[in-house]
Amino acid sequence: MGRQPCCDKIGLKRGPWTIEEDHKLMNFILNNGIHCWRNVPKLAGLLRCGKSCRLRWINYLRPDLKRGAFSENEEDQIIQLHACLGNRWSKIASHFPGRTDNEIKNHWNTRIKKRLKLLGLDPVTHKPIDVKENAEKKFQTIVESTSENLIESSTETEEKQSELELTSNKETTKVLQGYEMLWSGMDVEQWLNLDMNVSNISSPSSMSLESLNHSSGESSTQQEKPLQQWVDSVDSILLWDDFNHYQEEFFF
DNA sequence: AATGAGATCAACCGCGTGTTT
DNA sequence: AAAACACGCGGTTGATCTCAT
Repeated sequence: MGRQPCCDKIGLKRGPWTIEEDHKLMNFILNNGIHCWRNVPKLAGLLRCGKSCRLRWINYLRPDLKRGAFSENEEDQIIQLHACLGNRWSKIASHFPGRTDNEIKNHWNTRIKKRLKLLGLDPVTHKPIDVKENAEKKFQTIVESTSENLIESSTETEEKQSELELTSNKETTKVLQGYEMLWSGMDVEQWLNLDMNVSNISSPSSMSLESLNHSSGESSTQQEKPLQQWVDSVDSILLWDDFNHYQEEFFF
């Protein structure tokens, strides 16, 4: 026989987490660490499956999370990494301490994709979108709209097509120059070579109070009190906005 | 002020891989 | 060796928020 199942889904709570549930999970993990997600909900007194607890911890409750908007520099780095790694969000996230794969994935899908499209780049291939094809489409539209007005001469329409292609070629060159500038500013290869090291350092699923204390270089007894204060202070989501203050004081 | 569209993001789902029995 | 499972990952969904009309 194999392992026992992680959870039977009957009677388990789903949907958004309550503050009380967050408290329970945080208290449990900070006091006991994470050894087996399957046991976490049972031992923490939660009616959730282990998978859900893991996700909540990694994406929201982890003390080392960096919250707030992505900077333009971070976005540029994500774009570069995505060009090399594709949709391997966890790999990409490992280059951004305090950011989660889910966060980066969401940011990519909602903002960066649009930004790239505006730059005339395909978000999947990172190559310029075929502007000639676009020009032809535009041309087709013009032809269709002008076909109703047959008075216009065909030579005039051809001139329009040449004009469109010329314009789109200029746009492409501009975009490519910008993209080249972006890439030349960073040593991606060297960055990617650090991949393994970075991944080893930031392993959010295998942390404990003990490891947090060790990483800060202070004894656990010195840490316990403020840590508990921190846990107790999380009474609403809004309080997380002030988290950086606690982070500096307790963990790093 | 009401409403609809678009944007955002937390959470779920299903699958692949590695681990345990 | 094979079955059964946990874990982690990427894709997707849907609730909520924001903004324009």
